[in-house]
Amino acid sequence: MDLAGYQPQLPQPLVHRPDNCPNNLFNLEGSSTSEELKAEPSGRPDPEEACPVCGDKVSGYHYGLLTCESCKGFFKRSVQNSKHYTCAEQQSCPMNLSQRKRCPFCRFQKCLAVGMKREAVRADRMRGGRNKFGPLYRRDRQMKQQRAYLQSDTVPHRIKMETTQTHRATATTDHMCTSLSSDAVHQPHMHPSTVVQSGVSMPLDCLVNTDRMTTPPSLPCPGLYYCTLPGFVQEKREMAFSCSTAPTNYPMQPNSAFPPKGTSASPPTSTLSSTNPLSQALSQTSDTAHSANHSTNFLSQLLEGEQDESHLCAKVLASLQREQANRGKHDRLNTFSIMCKMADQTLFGLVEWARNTALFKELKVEDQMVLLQSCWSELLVLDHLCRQVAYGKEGCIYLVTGQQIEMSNVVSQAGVTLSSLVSRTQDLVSKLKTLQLDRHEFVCLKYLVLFNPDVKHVQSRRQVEQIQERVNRALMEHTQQSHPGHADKFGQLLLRLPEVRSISLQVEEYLYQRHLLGDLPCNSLLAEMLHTKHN
DNA sequence: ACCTCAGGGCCAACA
DNA sequence: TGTTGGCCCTGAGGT
Repeated sequence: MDLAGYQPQLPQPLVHRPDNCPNNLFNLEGSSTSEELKAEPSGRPDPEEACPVCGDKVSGYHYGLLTCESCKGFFKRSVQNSKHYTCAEQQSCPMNLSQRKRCPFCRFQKCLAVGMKREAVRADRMRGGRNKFGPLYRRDRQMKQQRAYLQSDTVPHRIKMETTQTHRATATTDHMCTSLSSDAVHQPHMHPSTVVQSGVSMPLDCLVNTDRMTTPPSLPCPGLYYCTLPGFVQEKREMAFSCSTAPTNYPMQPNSAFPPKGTSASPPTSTLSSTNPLSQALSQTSDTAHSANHSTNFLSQLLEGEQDESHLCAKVLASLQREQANRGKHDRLNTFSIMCKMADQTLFGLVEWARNTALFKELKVEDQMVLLQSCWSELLVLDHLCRQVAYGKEGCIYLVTGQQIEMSNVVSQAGVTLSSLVSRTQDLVSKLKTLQLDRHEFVCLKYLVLFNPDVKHVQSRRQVEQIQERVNRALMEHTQQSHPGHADKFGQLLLRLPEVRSISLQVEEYLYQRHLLGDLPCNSLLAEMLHTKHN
């Protein structure tokens, strides 16, 4: 896929769509609305931006991304001279301005992990000119420009139309994959404290003994299912790693910012009509006079549509269990397939969530379809991120099933692709944790991602825009009220969305590559979505 | 024709 | 003596 030139595609009729595939509900042809990307403004790298390898000041784009002059030189020499370093420690040396010289091994690994590209170092050593990453740099600059714009005081409280469009076109090549995001599932859900068994070391293709895994009472305790982990097989198929479920001492309410929902499913908002408070809110004109109460009520309404997490978890587990039950002992799902199934179920849940929200239902079916087709992967990534914020233990990746993967194992055993994904995703998780993202804010971000007026072929653009503005305003007011000491929280939250978008594009690209290799399970919503975009 | 900017080379400083 | 990193040169591609 040419990510550089990527644009959302017209929805295509899908041949093998499962009966329950939401796409079936959208029997339509794509509209002909077209909207080209605006030419990007020229932009220089922010001189204050930190090098992703060592934190030094960046000097420009080097070998694939913005780095400092020092790491540029180091990377160049390492590749040109085919250096083979070794680490005297545990291959996890700290990498910063003062310590970057201590361990070239870890430094070079970090270079690769963050996405520096060996292939950008010229074999012929020819000087000058441009490389093939030109479009990549341009789009990356575009994104940064948009971030800067969002930060500016001139348009403080609104996502600019160009923003998401730019993000859509922004992709940073191949250093992303999706084991994380293909399981990118849910945020606060069941009761992690009830999921025991930690630190169980197992080979890549391993059997999780659920006898040792207590599931919540409300969940159908799955039988044995083959638990292997995704993505890890991509580059090193034989390696073993440690996979664990949530620790026994996991608090019932791991993060006060994400109080677990009750087990009773929230009433769907499907019965709401155009006279409901949300609609009324939408009909209001854009101004800054909305009261705090309005905002609070609005947010409460948005929260009501949230999915029941334990229900989702049960669904995923049941689905996996069914799948394995239908297979012979020697025909178990492999790692990647299991994760795809998880992602698929989660995606179903997200589509269901969207379609049950009053705001979304007010849109034309055609618009609903193009919006979902545009943002499904972003929603998955967002879900994954919020799950990590809510439950993720330091150094672990938390799965929808309650299991945890140790990050160090992933990083040390996976190749560059996976390492960089983990690194980038964890960076984002860290930022969100620092920002103390709460449930209200997470829901708002989901809405902002979903109601994107810049999606190609959206017919009721104004309507979508109004919803986005409304959610945006609610988010702003919420952050101001709940975090009065953190004046910039709203802006900081919005600034995370471009990265979410960027990661989601990498997720799609990776999944599509696997799909082309025949690795993706057939008849999955995931495959359908990918197919639709690539047609 | 001129400008931009990313890759390469040089070399003083450093360990 | 090998490595580092700041600075400058080069030249393809964009305007």
